[in-house]
Amino acid sequence: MQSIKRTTIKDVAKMANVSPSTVSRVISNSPRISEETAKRVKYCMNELGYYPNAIARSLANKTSNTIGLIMPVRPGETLLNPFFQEALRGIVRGATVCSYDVLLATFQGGEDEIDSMRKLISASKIDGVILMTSRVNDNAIKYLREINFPFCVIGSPLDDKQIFNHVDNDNITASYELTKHLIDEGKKKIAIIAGDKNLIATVHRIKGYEKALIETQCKLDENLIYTGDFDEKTGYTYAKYLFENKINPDAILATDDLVAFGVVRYLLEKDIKIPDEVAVASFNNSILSRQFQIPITSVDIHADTLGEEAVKILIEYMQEGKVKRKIVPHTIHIRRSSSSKSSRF
Amino acid sequence: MQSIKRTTIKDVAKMANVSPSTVSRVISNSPRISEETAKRVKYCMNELGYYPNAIARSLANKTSNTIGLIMPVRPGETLLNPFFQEALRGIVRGATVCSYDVLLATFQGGEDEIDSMRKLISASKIDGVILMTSRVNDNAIKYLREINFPFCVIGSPLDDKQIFNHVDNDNITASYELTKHLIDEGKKKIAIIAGDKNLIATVHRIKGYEKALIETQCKLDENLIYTGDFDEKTGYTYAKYLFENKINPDAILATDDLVAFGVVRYLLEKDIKIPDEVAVASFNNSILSRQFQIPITSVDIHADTLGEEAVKILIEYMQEGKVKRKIVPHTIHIRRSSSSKSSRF
DNA sequence: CTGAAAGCGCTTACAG
DNA sequence: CTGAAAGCGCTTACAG
Repeated sequence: MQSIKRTTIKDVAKMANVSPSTVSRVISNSPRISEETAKRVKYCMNELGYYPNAIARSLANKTSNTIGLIMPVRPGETLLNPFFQEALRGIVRGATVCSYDVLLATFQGGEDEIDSMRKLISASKIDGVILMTSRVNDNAIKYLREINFPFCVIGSPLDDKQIFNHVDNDNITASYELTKHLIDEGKKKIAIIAGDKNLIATVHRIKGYEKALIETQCKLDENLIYTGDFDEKTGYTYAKYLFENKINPDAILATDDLVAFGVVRYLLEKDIKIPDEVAVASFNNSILSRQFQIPITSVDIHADTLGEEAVKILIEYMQEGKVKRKIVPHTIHIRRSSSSKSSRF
Repeated sequence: MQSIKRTTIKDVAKMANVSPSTVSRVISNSPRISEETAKRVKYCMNELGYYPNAIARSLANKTSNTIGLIMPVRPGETLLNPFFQEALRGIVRGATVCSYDVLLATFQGGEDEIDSMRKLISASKIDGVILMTSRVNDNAIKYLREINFPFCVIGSPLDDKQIFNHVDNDNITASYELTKHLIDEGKKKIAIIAGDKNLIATVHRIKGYEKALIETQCKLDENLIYTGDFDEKTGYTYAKYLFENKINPDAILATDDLVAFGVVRYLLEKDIKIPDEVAVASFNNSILSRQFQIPITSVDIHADTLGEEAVKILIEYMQEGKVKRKIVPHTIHIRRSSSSKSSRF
């Protein structure tokens, strides 16, 4: 297709009457170039519309200036959940600021996440990887550590024994505060319906919930804790279970808005008053939580900031080799689902 | 960081007792290699864990096997709207099937979409581009045609005089059918509140609406047609306008679910019965349209399929140079917002 | 069917 | 401060 002759470093060199090496040094802002030469070379580059070939550059200095991201295949993880989209925005924005590009891949057939990473890494297409979640026994993390390839995860290690770059919310505290809020609203029997129990985020959110209950001397009841998936069905199913089995909580904490919708749908069907009879609170502050018939109290985890910070940490690591972690503050939005006093909503 | 010595084509050649050229030919499945040699070389590649360096390959054959995608910056275009996310999934899936990767970039500061494309193209990082929308006077399309760079747009040209690769729904027909449905429900005065009027999709959806009205001899009233943005505010504002100015339509067609939510919010506030007093229908079949207090009739445009087909068309074009267009069928979901007879919802 | 050689467009020690 | 040369890891006409 493209048969347009590219202008190369040689053309610039010829025009500026210097060697290609010099042009290369001008491009990379080498300090050992006279200002005069630099100016002349830059002028010629402009004149010729020269733009360095990133591929050639990558080959020569063994770095692609590209970050890899494996897109999850399970629709539940991306299609429905705005988290991925917002985090992605943050990642791309952060990368752009640092002059990196983002390569998006997915897997198919018999492959898994690790296969797709291996491919990109072996092919030298990427310099580092962003992992969008952290699981209890995370094979992707294990793999990347084994081959000692730069990465940063959005999420946390299970415990502090594992050390790697990561950025996360303080999910324990967020969940703790949310539970406290429900207690402050006079709720005595608070259930939690959480997402995938293999996600560290789930583990942490349950932990925060338990912490608040223990602290305020409420009972910690096994019958009030459930895990499932990040979807509406999980919420509906366990809400139904709770009431059909006469466990009858007066508040339900969901770890994702989608789960909360399922909960609310059940409550509405049964004409259970929200928040008076049962309060609901949740995570992610998606547009649904704001627009829903009954606006839902929800924690904004600032997914875009998580994404942006993850890239920054990764790039810094690639340049300086220092492992970092960063906690992004959350914001709790109190709405009608948990507080009859709630003003605007 | 990475000081692991890569195994290269030379290592394989040495082990297999052939020249690097031969190994290269085995990699690219050249037919002029004896089966025996091929087998031996493949064995050695496996043994050494060899994986071709994509960057070196790109440099040598001037093709990156990567497709570029410019992520819109305006939050309204991506953050809130699931269209982008679903289309992206389709794009990445389609690319993976064809062994392509997807490079995601955005712009910042004084740049625009075209600057970021220019960068990626000049740097030889991508072989083709997917455009996620088409506008009335689309500079991105103009630019790509000028430099004769392969691209495919999700959307349509304004008229058939412009020829380029694209995939789209038949928005005129979809809108026509939706309007007909409202007429069939007994509605006589149907308003349309559309998104950005510079988008071809908006133009087409208004056209389909008008076509249905003209055909059924309803009046075509300028006071019933509004354009704004793809957001809730637009819906709320114009719904309010329609009723405060006593235009009082008995149905409102929105061109996006977010717009529809704004409309519904206004109607609920004013205690206007849906669908009896005012019916509402919309586009995109987002999860909100299904989960909302009042489930909203909406057209599923199958954004993921649009994305997947766009990549396929683009890749075919890059290989064979044939310009193509494809129409992805839509699905209309009738729900309570427009039909009291609607069963499940 | 296979190999030697040149080349893709850069970078970077080395030498001056 | 600048240049000549080698090299990054492939591909591909050309020759045999």
